Amino acid sequence: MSRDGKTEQSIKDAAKKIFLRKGFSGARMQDIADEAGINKALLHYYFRSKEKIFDQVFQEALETFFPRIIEVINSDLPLFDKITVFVREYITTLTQHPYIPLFILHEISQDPQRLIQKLISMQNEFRPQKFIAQIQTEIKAGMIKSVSPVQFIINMLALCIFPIAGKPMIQGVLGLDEIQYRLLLEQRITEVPKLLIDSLKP
Amino acid sequence: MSRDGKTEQSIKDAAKKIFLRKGFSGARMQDIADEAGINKALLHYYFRSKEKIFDQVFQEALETFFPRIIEVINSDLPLFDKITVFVREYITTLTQHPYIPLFILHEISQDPQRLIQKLISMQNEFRPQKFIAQIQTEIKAGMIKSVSPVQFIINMLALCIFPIAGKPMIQGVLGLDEIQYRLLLEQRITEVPKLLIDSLKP
DNA sequence: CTTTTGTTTAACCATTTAGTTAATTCAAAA
DNA sequence: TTTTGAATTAACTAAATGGTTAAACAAAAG
Repeated sequence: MSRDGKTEQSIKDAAKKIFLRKGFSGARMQDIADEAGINKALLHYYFRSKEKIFDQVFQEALETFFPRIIEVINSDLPLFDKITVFVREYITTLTQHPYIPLFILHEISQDPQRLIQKLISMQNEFRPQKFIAQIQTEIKAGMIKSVSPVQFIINMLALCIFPIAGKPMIQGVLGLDEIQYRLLLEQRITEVPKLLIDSLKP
Repeated sequence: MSRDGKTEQSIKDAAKKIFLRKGFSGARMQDIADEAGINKALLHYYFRSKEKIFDQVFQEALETFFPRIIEVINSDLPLFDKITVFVREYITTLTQHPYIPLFILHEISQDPQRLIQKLISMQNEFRPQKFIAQIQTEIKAGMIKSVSPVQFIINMLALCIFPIAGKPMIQGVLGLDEIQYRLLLEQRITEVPKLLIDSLKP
């Protein structure tokens, strides 16, 4: 037997691949079975329904993603260091999982409630309160400009996520090949923190 | 008879609404027929297939979108004014059509070739060459920092598009209601140009 | 009034798709 | 070696879905 969960894992891997690329409504159970090299009935043997498999994929996509941010954002690093590390880590992670951002954005848009549920079940692990407080402290200390912390966080996320989520569009419009695009993303690892930190300097 | 293209228009409107919200694979012909208040067969009478209706919706989504940018970006405005006007116009437009960004990003991701085709058929109306040249001129004249024009354009798009495309995610994570979010977007109309222009000052 | 032409619908068809069932394979325990 | 129980499959079902057809309908043309 293929015990020790080898089959289950290969199904999960296949489901991840298909769902991340096609989304829930675009994915077919047969595609997943083919990708995993198994019979379609085996999908239902391990996971009961399309919804159930998708839920695990969505959950993992969320976990692979948000938590990696939280660690840095809730750390005790000085603000500017934190921004630099966050952007580097985040762009690197997203580059390694290029389908995740658009997948998450699209599926949350389809059903915002799903995110709310997950956030509750994860006990709001991602709550950038500490980061917001840190920004406010620096403002009061006169170390940085008086900016809206929420706006700043959105800027930071936008500058990291959009180049990955919008890659095919940007490539199409600006006519960039894969090599050019990889270079461009590498540059951003140093340029985006500079821009963000500059925007805070008084 | 409902002549003078009234029916056709109401079908297009319905299709737009459904496709923009659900995407191609998530949309059902029956949903569109119901939304338009007509029989499903009538959809095929006016448009031959799901693909054909979708194509029109995609085309219009692209047209409502890109061209509005081009006008500003290809105008003769001074650089800083251009940035200010572009961001204001773009955030305003996107706010009025909140489903468009994610729809475009998602569908291009599903089939990047579709965009390429459209760009060709639109004879590359959107080519920010003039804007890139303008930035380069300003750099040579020592008026602004030596930045990568492409990176700058990506930053500009990211800061405008992401807050709309990622609205449900941002709302969920930061716990913002509709009123707070609208206010936040209004603030960005003045804050984003400041940030972008600051990032160019030597 | 009748004919003609374009519009709209009810009913239908073929395919796709998620999910089920019953039989089979296979590894390991007895 | 036989038995047992989980893993796997082929074949199937029911519902959904995109698309078609033929008839009904409405309005303009004759």
